[in-house]
Amino acid sequence: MPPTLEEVARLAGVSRSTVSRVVNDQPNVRPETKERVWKAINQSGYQPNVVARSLVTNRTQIIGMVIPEAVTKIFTDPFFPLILRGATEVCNNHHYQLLLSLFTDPEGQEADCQRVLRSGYLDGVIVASSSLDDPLIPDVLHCGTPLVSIGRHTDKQVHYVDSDNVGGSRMAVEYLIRLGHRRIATITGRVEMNAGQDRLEGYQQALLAHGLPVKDELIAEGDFTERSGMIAMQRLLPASPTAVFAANDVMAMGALKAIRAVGMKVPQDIALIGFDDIPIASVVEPALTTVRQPIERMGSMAADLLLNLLQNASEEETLPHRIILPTELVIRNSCGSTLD
Amino acid sequence: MPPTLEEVARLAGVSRSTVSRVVNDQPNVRPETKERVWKAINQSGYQPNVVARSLVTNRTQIIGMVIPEAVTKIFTDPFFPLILRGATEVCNNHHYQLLLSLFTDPEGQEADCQRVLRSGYLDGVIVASSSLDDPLIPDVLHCGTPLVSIGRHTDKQVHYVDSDNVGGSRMAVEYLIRLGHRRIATITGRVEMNAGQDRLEGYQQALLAHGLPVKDELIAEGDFTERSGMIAMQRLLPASPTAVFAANDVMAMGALKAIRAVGMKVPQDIALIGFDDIPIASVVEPALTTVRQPIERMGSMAADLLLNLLQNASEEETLPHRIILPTELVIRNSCGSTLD
DNA sequence: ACTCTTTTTGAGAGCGCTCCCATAATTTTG
DNA sequence: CAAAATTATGGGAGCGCTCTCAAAAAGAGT
Repeated sequence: MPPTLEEVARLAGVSRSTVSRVVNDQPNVRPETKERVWKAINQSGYQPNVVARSLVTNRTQIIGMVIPEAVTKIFTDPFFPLILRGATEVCNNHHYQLLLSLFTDPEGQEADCQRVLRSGYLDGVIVASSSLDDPLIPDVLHCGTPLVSIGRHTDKQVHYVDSDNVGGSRMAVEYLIRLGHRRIATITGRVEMNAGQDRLEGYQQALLAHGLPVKDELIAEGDFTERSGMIAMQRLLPASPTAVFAANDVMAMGALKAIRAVGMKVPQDIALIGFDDIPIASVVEPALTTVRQPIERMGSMAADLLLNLLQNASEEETLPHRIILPTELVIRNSCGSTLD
Repeated sequence: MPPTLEEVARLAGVSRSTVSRVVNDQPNVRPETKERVWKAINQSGYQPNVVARSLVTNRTQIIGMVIPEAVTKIFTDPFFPLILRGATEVCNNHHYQLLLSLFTDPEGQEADCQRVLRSGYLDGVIVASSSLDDPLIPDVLHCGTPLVSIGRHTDKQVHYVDSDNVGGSRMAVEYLIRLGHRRIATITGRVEMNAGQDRLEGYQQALLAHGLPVKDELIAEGDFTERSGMIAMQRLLPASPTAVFAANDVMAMGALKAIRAVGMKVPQDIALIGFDDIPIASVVEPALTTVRQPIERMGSMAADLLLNLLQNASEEETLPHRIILPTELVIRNSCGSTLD
């Protein structure tokens, strides 16, 4: 049984209240008293019971990271661990804890999420939102729990952090155009997911801006998995594109397989460009040209933003914060010679 | 302000205690009373405040997942997300929550860990232990918090789940021997980590069992990162091995790079085998022969074991459970022709 | 009907903490 | 040096719940 405030108080010959003041670093404690109390604290190995504290303060110092089922699926790419790493870093620095709510099953995910939210354990929530109309988000809002979404969201009141998916894709496709390609295909992500949608949008913008037609036969939908990339590429091949923009690196890998399967070569026969810059992108042969997004920073900024929100919860009606982080083109070998 | 027990009680015209009994599904409540109470609960949208409950029951229904700094480093491989997925699955099913303690910084990780442990928020802890002498483990034990380690540990009282690293490596190297290789090199993981140590052990056992010498020039130490794999391979090349066993797939990728850099080919000039069977292993060219370990199951078994421990905490002195999960050889193309 | 048992219900204490307010100690001031 | 202002300390209430125990209600047995 760990020591309580009361016990420390007895040990130091003061009252519970005084010990509490010392522990919470409040003013109006005589230096010598403070010292005596600290000695008692160290001697007894006292550690505040955060549960009891939470009951009265109504703050747990825990924030939730909600990962919907759809995201869990694309789990094996490093997106998710990097988000977590960014977020935990910030939490550690602020003495907050991160509670992970991973859903692997679309059934019951809303109920489970509600349970966690309303249980009172969470001061706030980060949702690694996937789809624009993710039902989890209105749920969270409805509970009144402060919320930050990773990935933009249509709801006007949602604070979010996202990377510049449209700009990044546009940059990628414009690069292909500058290399002289005219028949540029794309493998999209799931279009219900905002990243899927936005990356398609960027592709279209780039073509339009350069007077190129947007043709259906050059657009194939994937779902961010490698297998879907391969299948999409197979559908694309009859349209004989000279370049392909895949909405993520994992699908680009799949596309590569499909291209090779018909005896064609990257970049000689088809140029290939991905999105994300996952670690394998640089290892694979040919090394993949891709668009890098600052995933870890998205995690840390989301946590930062949420913690800020919690701090100033009562201050005033703060406007929703929308943070869009820039992306960066990483040129390797999968598109052939660089421009020079 | 969410409704409290008392409010529901008033609404249902019964006492707090009765509502509590209904909520916790305790016996000795008249069916009609129960019904009336449920109606009040639903009407008011009552949800128990778990913090208050925890204060009295001394149980939070939260378990911690502690990931030491050393593991965070090798973060981009899917080991970690899969462990988490396995553990959360079990937690979800048992209405437990998972608190993630990720450490990115060796400084202060012990202090932080202590803080979390002793704060009273955790019913138990899973440590994704890396090194055999991980200081975090004795710390946790010392706090009296129920503990399960992922990765074996020397301390006699530690419950753990691990995969059969020795057996798996041995299987890999024996496979190379059967293919006719005699100069088999290895790229080890960090030898302070038990996986690093055990995989080296398996390598040595296989050689010895087949009367082959264990030569220092054929052993290069890596740290599980791709870069270290590349560097280790460069050191190994002068010893002209005909086959290389890398202690994980990521380092095998690095080794592949180094081999190609000097104009040699896998598997023609050098056979290459990895460990883990991460998703890229099957995508890369040539597809990597490797040893598969059931990572997700390690996570779920660890959670299962811990939850069991919590259930039977007071029952009796249970012996430490040691669970070793089997590994499996996945033969692809990086070792050349298969035996037939 | 009355007693004895069993089931159902309610009241009170208390988990360990913070916060408010009253009192005690100290310092400042006229 | 007494009175006022300030600072330091202690005691009580209460956060929302569970749990024990006693009282009330219902059922059983004669």
